[in-house]
Amino acid sequence: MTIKEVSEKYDISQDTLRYYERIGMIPPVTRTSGGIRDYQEEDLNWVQLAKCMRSAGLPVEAMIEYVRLTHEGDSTIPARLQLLVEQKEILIEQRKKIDITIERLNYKIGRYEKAVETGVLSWEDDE
Amino acid sequence: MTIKEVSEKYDISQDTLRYYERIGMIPPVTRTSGGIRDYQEEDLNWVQLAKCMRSAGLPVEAMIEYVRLTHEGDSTIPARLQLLVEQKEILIEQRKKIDITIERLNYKIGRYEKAVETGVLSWEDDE
DNA sequence: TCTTGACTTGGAGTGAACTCGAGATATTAT
DNA sequence: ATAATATCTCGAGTTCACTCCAAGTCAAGA
Repeated sequence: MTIKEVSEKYDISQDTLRYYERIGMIPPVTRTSGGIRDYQEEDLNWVQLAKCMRSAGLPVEAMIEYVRLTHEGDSTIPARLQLLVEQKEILIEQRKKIDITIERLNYKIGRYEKAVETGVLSWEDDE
Repeated sequence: MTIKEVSEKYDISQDTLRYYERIGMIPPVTRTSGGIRDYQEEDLNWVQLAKCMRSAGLPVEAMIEYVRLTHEGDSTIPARLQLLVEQKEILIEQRKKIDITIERLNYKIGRYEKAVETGVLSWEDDE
């Protein structure tokens, strides 16, 4: 699979795909004899994982470390497990913050809706 | 309340508090006769809101627009309502991405735990 | 073979959100 | 009054995650 196809399939720019590889966020991609990237199934799995992690807001640094550990071999399995658990905890924290903010927005939205409906402004301050 | 106290109370650096005010993410803060910031209840409400929005990952631009609209007066209430609804939808989307990633991490974590327990590596590729 | 278009690398540029530093002014303690 | 500490503004610097550019290489069609 060419970089163009991967770019379209996963909606990631070609520049970003090369960038991810360059910084080690995914392992080196399979190449043709001419040096052109030719993504195999395994390469695609890495791209998918990278996209998933980034879309949730996890730092590239975490993925780089994970790829590095994977490259190091089986002895790093406990370290990889710990890394994944840590990142998961970060996401659970982040989700909590989002929930709190959604709650706050709902509260404000409710007040604005009432104001728009009735034409009455029943509050002064913006909490 | 001084900037130092606000900084400690909300765990936001003094630089960031000044920055938020400078870019219009919160309205101008009450000052003493000497020009020193003296945060009042209402100023604190804005700080809180700004912190909440940012902690969820919403862009400063959205808050700046919201503050601008609020300053414009009651005629912008429908626009403010729309802005809040849009930001809420962004958060719901983001939460969905986080949930998907947590699911994926759980899957991988489950496999790593089994590998650590049993000492057996039952897979080759990293999906 | 020649041309056209896709792909390559390395490095520089961008935008968002801070973060820091310098020099000036204000407040507090002695 | 003076020294020490806190706060002020303004502009520059930093970090993160891309994104773009230039100059060169590779591959497919006429």
